Amino acid sequence: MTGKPRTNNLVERVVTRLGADIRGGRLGPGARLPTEQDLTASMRVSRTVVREAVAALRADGLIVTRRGSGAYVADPAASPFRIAAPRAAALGEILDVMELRLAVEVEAAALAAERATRKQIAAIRTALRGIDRALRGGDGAVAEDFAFHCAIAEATGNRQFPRFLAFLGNHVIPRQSVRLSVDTPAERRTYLERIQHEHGRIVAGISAEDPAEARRAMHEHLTRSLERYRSLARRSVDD
Amino acid sequence: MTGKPRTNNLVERVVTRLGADIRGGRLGPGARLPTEQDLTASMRVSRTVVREAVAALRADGLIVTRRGSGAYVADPAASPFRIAAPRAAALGEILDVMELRLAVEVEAAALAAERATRKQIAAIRTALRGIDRALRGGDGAVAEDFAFHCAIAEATGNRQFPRFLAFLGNHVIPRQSVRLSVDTPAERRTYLERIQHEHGRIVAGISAEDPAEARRAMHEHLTRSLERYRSLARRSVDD
DNA sequence: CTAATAAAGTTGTCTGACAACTTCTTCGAC
DNA sequence: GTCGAAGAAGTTGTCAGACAACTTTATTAG
Repeated sequence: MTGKPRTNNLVERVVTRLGADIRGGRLGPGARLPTEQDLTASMRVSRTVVREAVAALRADGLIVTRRGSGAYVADPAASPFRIAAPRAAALGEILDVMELRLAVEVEAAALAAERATRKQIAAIRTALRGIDRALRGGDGAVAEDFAFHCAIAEATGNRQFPRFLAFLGNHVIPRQSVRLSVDTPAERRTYLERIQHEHGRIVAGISAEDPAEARRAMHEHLTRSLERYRSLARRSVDD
Repeated sequence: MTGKPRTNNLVERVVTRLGADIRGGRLGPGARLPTEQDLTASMRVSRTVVREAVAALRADGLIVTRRGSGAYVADPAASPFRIAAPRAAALGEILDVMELRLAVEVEAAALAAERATRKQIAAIRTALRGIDRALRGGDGAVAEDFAFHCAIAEATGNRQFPRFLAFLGNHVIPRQSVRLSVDTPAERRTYLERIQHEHGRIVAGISAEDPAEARRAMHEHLTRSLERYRSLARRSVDD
């Protein structure tokens, strides 16, 4: 099974080998990797190659290195999702990613309706009240809105959902999420109230353990949000 | 703005700098990076450091290197999504990721129903026939099944969907996807026929431009698939 | 037994060199 | 003048050795 190397690139070979050891579970989280010296000996390559391979694995979040100590397998929880941050942030690209987010969140709402514990539902309600409070304070409630969606993702019981959302929240929706394109205070107020109404409907669906309703509510909520972005995109492409 | 280095790690500094140039759009796709020699000079570090930084960026999919030619900014389309492949492949983790996949694919089906061009629908139909052909040949049709789902993702017109799927397809469903836990030929035949029937219903929904039906069909299809995995997981945790 | 010190081990960085490959330049044949 | 081949220059890939910075372990004095 050793076979001929498929690639001429030595670094890649080392990366493949070490990566397989880690992903395959032969090296568990926290385990210490062989020293660079051992690797140069066992794989018959120079230390340069080993170090570049280590640099690559570190970039992938698979390992961490500690000077004077060694290289260790990183905690899997630390880097589950890695989405290359949208580059040069073309607005169209962002919209595409948001659509993906919609897909995930809609299903998250349904799963939350099926599986949420009492505690998780309480957390969602708390997040909803947090938005209320921020709105009353005249704030945009961007962070609170995000926390609300995260609470729902948590309630799926599937850790991949909150991870996915956490990443997107940090990278694709950095500046604005709720407040947008609404100018007059009256308009703004109406707008925010409707958002909260939508949020309430989502929570109701989840609380009632009604996946279909939760799904529908979340879908409408995010579709409207996306539509607002889209119209904004058509009007002006500012930054 | 030069300031003191925030980190003692030289490699990280170079990675941050180059990464910012790329993500910030100062270096567009296909653009050639400065040579290693230039970088050692301009950043005042050894070639070792530069090379490790380059290795890291390459691991992140931001650049590609060509021996004798130089390093170039990678096409963003090539590596948008990077999900650390499920490590040590805990079956539960795989199920979680599959659930995420379900979320994405369900919405993909709906979007495809809304937006698919005639050509894209034809491609989906071709993929479906491809499964048929493979099944008649007594094959498991794993690759063909995956191609079918990819065709639907393509038909969303949103490039993020096929990318997401392409990644998951390569890393989380490597060995098996359709054939599973069915033993007797008769059982197997019935099972595969039902799968194809489900596929047909999805295609019908998309062709009819009926997002709701496409969504429903895809949801049922993947839910059943997931359920089979789940029961398999309960029974035996082999590898 | 404890704490300070020394020693060994490990990663981080630098330097120099050569091989392998690509790209550009030059020059000759036609 | 055009085309093609040979050569030169430039660039990445790999190797080797060395020292610095830091961590861990072992040793020793109290």
